[in-house]
Amino acid sequence: MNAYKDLESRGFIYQTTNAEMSEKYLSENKVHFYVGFDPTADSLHTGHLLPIMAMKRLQDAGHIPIVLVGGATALVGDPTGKTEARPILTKDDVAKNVEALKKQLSQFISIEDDKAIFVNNADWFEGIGYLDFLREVGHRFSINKMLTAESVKLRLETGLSFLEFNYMLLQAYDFYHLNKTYNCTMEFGGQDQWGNIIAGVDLVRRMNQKEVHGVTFPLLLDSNGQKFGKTAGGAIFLDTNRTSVFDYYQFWRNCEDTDVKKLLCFFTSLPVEEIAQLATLEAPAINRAKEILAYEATKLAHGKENAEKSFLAAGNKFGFADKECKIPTSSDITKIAICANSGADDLPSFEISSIPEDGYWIVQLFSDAELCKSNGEVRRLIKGGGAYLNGEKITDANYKITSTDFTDNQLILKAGKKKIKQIVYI
RNA sequence: GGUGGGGUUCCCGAGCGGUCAAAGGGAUCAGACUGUAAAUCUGACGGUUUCGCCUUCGGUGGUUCGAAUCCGCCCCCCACCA
Repeated sequence: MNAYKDLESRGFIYQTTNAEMSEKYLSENKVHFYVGFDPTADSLHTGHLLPIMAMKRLQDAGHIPIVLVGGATALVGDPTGKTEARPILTKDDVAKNVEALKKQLSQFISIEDDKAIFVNNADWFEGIGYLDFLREVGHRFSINKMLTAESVKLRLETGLSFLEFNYMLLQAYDFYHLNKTYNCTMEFGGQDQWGNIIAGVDLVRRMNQKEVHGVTFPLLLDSNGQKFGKTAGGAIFLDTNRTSVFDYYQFWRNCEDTDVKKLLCFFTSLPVEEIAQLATLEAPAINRAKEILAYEATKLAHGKENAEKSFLAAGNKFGFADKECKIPTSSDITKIAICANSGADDLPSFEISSIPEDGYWIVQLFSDAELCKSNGEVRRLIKGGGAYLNGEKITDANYKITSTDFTDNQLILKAGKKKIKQIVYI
């Protein structure tokens, strides 16, 4: 099976400039293709994961990903999909973000043996003069046409600055530059990037007289039509300082039934046939499919060892879906030895170094451990019956924790059913 | 540059001198029901060792016993005109 068919069968392909040619490229040649990520924050989140997974699959199929981190484009800000301009980032912030993203991306995309190329568009944009750019690139763009782009149309209602309006030209120029420099012949991106991608395809044709193609991925939505990747504590990040491995695992484990199949296709490497099989599981057995999803997805982002720990920690907390491994799967989740308390130590933890003389006020501890945002929130939680100390429901908001509440200098706090923190007294 | 309309709590959006921590909706969180799912129902939703006080309605300075609400100046956004 060729790489194009592979992506197609897993649902990665939403739109292409030319399906036939795209398939031809990807099945007959070693293709240099590019995907851009704008460093607007210092961590990637689950929303970035879909293109990353696609890159990974293409790389595994022998193609060469050009991973573009948009140090220049982030300074301009992509208006696509935004109802208003985002705050303009400082150059320092962008530079920091570039480094952070590069690091995270390289966890997924192997750069050994020239199997991938990492670039930053600031490297070529910084040397270009305004007049040169206008004359060379600007004259090839029709305002009339740009105004028909979905991203621009939307913003025509609320306001679009000239800065942002230029974004399309920059992204198009990236494609031109990469085509000239690396013979990059394909660009991939999110569904919302369509306008920017075709602008690039056109520009390459005009300036380099080359035929290149673009492919977009579908937009991931949850069943409520909400953007995917947001949950309890906000967005799910790949940076473990922002989202612990356990929470990352739990994010996938808690996905909706109707999404399991889709997510397994996108975020694991299991064969499509097996996924189809897993997706037919009924009632409680479907949870096994979710465990596999969570385990595989966590393994990709944070490594096998961490994935195993999270699987065990979560399983011991909430139960395992298929302890005997009766459901067939090629995932090595079946090789993990499940024993009574394994993984118990791998819950997200919070360390305290001292207990006040009259005890550690329970409300304070919840907010210190970042289980709640404010003391008021903790009170509400307690009032609502969602706060637990070592498995016991807390009813008294004035309760003070003393050393007797600790076992081996540890205790467990729960906010709701799923947010858990282990408090370690050191 | 001119004229008109705006900037309200995470978002949308009402309020237009006290009864405003500010309607309503969305998002979110918790509880019940469940399968660590969905749907549904219930409650919460500025802060504070909580019922008293403190901080919030673009910024700033006024008027007033009292201002999100009135006035001056400034900043930003939108529409039309130039």
